[in-house]
Amino acid sequence: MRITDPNFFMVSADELAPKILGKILVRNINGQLIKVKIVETEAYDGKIDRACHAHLENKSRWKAAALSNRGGCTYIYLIYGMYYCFNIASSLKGDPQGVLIRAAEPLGHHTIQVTSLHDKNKKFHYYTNGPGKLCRALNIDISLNHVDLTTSNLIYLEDQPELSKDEIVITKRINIDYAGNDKDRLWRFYIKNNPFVSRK
DNA sequence: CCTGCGATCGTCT
DNA sequence: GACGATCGCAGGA
Repeated sequence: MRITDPNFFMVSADELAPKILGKILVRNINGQLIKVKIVETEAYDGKIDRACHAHLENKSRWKAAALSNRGGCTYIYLIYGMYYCFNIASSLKGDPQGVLIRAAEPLGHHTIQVTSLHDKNKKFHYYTNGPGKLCRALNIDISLNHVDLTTSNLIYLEDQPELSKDEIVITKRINIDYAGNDKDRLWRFYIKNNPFVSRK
């Protein structure tokens, strides 16, 4: 069942991040539905978190605006000039929080296509086990910024049973050493023993 | 296992 | 002019 209730996303980022583990991310590319299972996420909170692009010290207007959207809207940005990262805004409109989708498990036929086209070593999870690679695999770019996941035909989530606590690993976030004490927040969540997670 | 580095470009200083 | 919520590769322990 597709998630169409905005209330699902209108919780704090550190609550939403583990909540969407195991959910199905659906991407419609010219009518072909690509489905992946979300296996790794990180929470960011502009009010208190120096790692967040919407923090007061980060003066990026448009990034803060995207994260300030109502929960369930997308926030997508270009990183290092060559990769996009896909986020879901959380909480209420005006509260700049969001969840970075760091990795996913490919489901179904598309997996095979990706493998045969690109992967010399036949490791078919190769293209979704990191935030940049995931966007490349799902053809996610800046044109999908500000999209409402509860109404869009291009990208949305499907519900799945909630995972139990002992199926989820909680760690510090990746590559935010510039963020001072906030780098130590335990705001990264991934599915235990899942081979598609970007890093142990 | 680990560390270092280049690619590449929109945004901010 | 500097830098980044990344990635793949090279080289050393």
